[in-house]
Amino acid sequence: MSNRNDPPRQRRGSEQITLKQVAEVAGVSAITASRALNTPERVNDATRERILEAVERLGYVPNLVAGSLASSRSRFIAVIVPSLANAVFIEVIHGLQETFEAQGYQILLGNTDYDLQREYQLVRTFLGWSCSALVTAGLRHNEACLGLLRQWDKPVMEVMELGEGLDLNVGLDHQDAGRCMATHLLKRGYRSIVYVGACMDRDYRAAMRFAGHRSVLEAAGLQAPLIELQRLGSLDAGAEGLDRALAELSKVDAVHFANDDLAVGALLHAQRRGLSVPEDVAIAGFNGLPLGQHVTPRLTTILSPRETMGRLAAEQVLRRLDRILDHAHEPPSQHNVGFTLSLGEST
Amino acid sequence: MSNRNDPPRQRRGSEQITLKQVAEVAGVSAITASRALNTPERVNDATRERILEAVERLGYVPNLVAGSLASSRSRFIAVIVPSLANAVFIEVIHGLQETFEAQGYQILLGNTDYDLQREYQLVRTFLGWSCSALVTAGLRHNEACLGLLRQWDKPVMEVMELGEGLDLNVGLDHQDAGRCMATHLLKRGYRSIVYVGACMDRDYRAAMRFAGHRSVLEAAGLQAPLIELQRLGSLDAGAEGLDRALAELSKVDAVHFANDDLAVGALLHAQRRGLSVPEDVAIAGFNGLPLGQHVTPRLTTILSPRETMGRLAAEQVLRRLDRILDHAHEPPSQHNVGFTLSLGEST
DNA sequence: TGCTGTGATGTTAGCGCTAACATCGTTTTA
DNA sequence: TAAAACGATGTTAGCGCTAACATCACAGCA
Repeated sequence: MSNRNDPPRQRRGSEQITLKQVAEVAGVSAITASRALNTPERVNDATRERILEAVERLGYVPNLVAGSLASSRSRFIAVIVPSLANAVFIEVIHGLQETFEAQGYQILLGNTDYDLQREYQLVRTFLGWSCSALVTAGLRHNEACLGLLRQWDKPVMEVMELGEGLDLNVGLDHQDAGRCMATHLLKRGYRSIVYVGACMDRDYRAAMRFAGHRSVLEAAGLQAPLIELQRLGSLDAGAEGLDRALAELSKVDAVHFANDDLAVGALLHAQRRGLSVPEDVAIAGFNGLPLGQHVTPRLTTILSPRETMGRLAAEQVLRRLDRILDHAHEPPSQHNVGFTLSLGEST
Repeated sequence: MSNRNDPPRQRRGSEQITLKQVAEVAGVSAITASRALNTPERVNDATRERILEAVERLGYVPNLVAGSLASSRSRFIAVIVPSLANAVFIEVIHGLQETFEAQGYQILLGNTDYDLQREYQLVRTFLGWSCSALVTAGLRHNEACLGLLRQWDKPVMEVMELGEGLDLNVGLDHQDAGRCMATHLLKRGYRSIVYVGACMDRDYRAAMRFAGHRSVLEAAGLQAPLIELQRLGSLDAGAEGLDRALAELSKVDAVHFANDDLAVGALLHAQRRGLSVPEDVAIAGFNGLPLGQHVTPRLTTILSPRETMGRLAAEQVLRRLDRILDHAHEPPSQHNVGFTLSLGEST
């Protein structure tokens, strides 16, 4: 049994300045100091000034971990993307980051490398950080992950693709995008059109675009051959894709690539091979990366509003977070950001 | 005064499963459950199994916020970069992320947009999260930031450039890189060489490369004209840079760009303008982005080991963290990752 | 036999902060 | 003029977890 006369246990803690010390210096209680920093309007001007002065003088840095535990909410937003190698996700993250940081939220970034099991683990970790909301790329998750997210009571935003999701959704219709480009190619008079994708089992949105592409070609009574590369999209892979398309199939007149990285890689490779685009072979992409507009001929592609998608997603989440404070309930929502066919001279 | 017979206050908390509940189900105390999850080797096999079963059954997700507060350390690594738009930083981040995540650390990513005041604020926030270490791009910080970091007792890693830093340092010598390219251009016989940079007051590493470049040209008795663009590096900016270099200066025979984005932008623009590279004008870059090897002619550039730099930086930080556990003290260190001159046909 | 060491588990007391409720003087309202 | 409302601040009790110390059974040893 411990006795009240026992010496106190050895302290741990990080020997940092605490709010209590700030409060002492300012001659107020800890809670008033807390209020001065978090809800300044609830504190008398003179008092607040004294407290802020003490903060400055002591070099106080708030312990956000303690604050989050006490209030059971952090100002974290979990963001989960399948890859950092792809400029597309970087731009979405950028849009998210700008919008969230302006409101004092910090992004917790996770990278799944296109692995749903990894996604589940990231979600678990992130929930453990009491995130205020979670943004994830895509509508596909494994069962364990779905289970966690369904019973979680904070906003979940699924971006990149459009559809029935868990809660909030901002994206575009990839099948439609595939149809759009295929229709364009047909209208231009191409008849022997190959689709080239990379790791489409993982990048399933590319597979959705192919599905749209195929439906249009088949409706026109044409075949829709597919070449699938065993590595993720890159300029190199695009070069390989073009070579294979031309080698494995006869009289190909157009290649529809799953993304701009592949398409530009192919276009530059065509230059090296001395093929003229689009006379010898037409090339189309998807995403609308700036690079595609700098090559000659300019790439025909589908422009997706990536940064806008990020910004919009963040805004929707922020609005939802406000509503939660008001104890209002909101239904799930979907928002189609659409896309634009960007015509270059490559088709 | 409150009385011991008063009803208990209303609970807050997030109604999540807690470790205590897991422990109850498993018939042990909370600390044993904690040990089963964090230091499994200190718990009897049978007991541990019972606990893990309870974790599974209840769908327990550890509250990392509480854990961090109690132990006054999180498994966060703060990573601060000046931009996400630049592929260079993305690759460094990738290297860091892979290495840290493998050891169970989570990256907290901050973006300063090349603003040192913003860096200070991010550092403040991140210290508030009890990060285990901090990785930041560059050796320049403002006074407030330096003050915070100097009195902080955890590893600080400065990457990208080489030099006397706060603690750990992994990078390359940018002046040397500038000298290397200038020497190469001279050796090739170019005599009227322009340097084109973008926002070099912010991207001061580009300014360091220019300093190296200039020293070589001046030592050879040549002028070292500089054109500075008012926007950050991009393909567009590179095109503008080339136009201005050719318009504002007479008989330019080579342009040394501050980075590959600019250089490739210029190279593609030269194609559009019908200029032949390197006959009409030679073009050189810095970074060694894959794109530079796909254009025709291939770009002469300086290859910096970006992902390696990230991985190496992470490894050094991890080693230091291990040593701290052993209460060993380590001196500051510097590590030069070097660079390679990558010869294309553009010079 | 008693002593020490060891492995497994438990008890206690916080980590630093904030939600909930309490207090009190002043102002507004019926 | 009493009652209610309000604004500013304080008191108390945790948030969920883990460090430090405590306990206990049992093994090893002289």
